[in-house]
Amino acid sequence: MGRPPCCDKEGIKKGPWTPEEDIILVSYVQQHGPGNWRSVPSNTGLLRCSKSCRLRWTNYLRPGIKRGNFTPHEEGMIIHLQALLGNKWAAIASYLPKRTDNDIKNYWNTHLKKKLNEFQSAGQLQPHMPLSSDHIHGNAILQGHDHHDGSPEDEEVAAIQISSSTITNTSAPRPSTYASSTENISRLLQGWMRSTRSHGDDHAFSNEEEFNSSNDLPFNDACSNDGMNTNADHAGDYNCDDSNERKIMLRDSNDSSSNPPLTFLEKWLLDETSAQIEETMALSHMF
DNA sequence: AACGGACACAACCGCGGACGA
DNA sequence: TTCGTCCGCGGTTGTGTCCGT
Repeated sequence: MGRPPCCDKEGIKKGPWTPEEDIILVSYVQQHGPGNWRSVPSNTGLLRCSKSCRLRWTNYLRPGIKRGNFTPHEEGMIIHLQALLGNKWAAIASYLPKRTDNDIKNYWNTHLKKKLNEFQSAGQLQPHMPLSSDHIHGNAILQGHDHHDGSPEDEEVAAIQISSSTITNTSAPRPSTYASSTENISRLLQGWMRSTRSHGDDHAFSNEEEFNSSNDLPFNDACSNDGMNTNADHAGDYNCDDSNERKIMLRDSNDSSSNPPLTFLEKWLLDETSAQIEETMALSHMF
């Protein structure tokens, strides 16, 4: 059955989004909630395909997104999770509040992968320890995350070292253009929210937290927490789409005979490992 | 100052899964 | 069960900016 092409219609705009388009999209999502992307272009008049609208929302306009300046903790988690899960960026993103899969993917491709390659080529990682192999972390870590032999070749240590070297190479933020400026979006949204509130719009919010947490949001209604999100800090950062994805991922994970439930991993990654990483990071700065 | 390669990141593309008719 | 549609994911590309020569 051939799939109908999505974005090859005449008059469909491509390329960077303009502030006006962003405002239109945010306004629409706030009123109707994320989802039903197919109807977004026709209902808003945006000359964008549905996928483009969804991508713009999930990767850029969605409230609560944090951009740039990955913390050492986040770097360590990405490295761990990439080794654990492979290039499952959406799954990795579910463990990094406020980060999008696209952001993580880009960061991995542009920063972390390069560092890992340099490390491997420098012989600091053994050739028989492919970083993306499931069995490394899938066994060594999952069967007991404290099961380290303490050798300098330990891949986790290497990952942390890489993370550390990345931090030291972190360059100053680029001058912002529109497409990469969160501040611009924030200003746009704040201005728009003020204008809608002044008109008595019940769906206008004074700040991001209110936007996130408000029960007035349509998509919150269809997105009740079923208890799968055990980490409250995480749960509050995800909209309906994310929660559903997390449920799916957790279900898939539970189906796996080789992996423990991700709730366990979640707890471990967020608590103990992060502490270990940060401790090791602190130590690594001493050398 | 001009140029070109490197880099970073937003956005696009194509595929596959989920779901309803 | 099959088909059609929608959505999400991962890989890739396009483009703007930086930086060295």
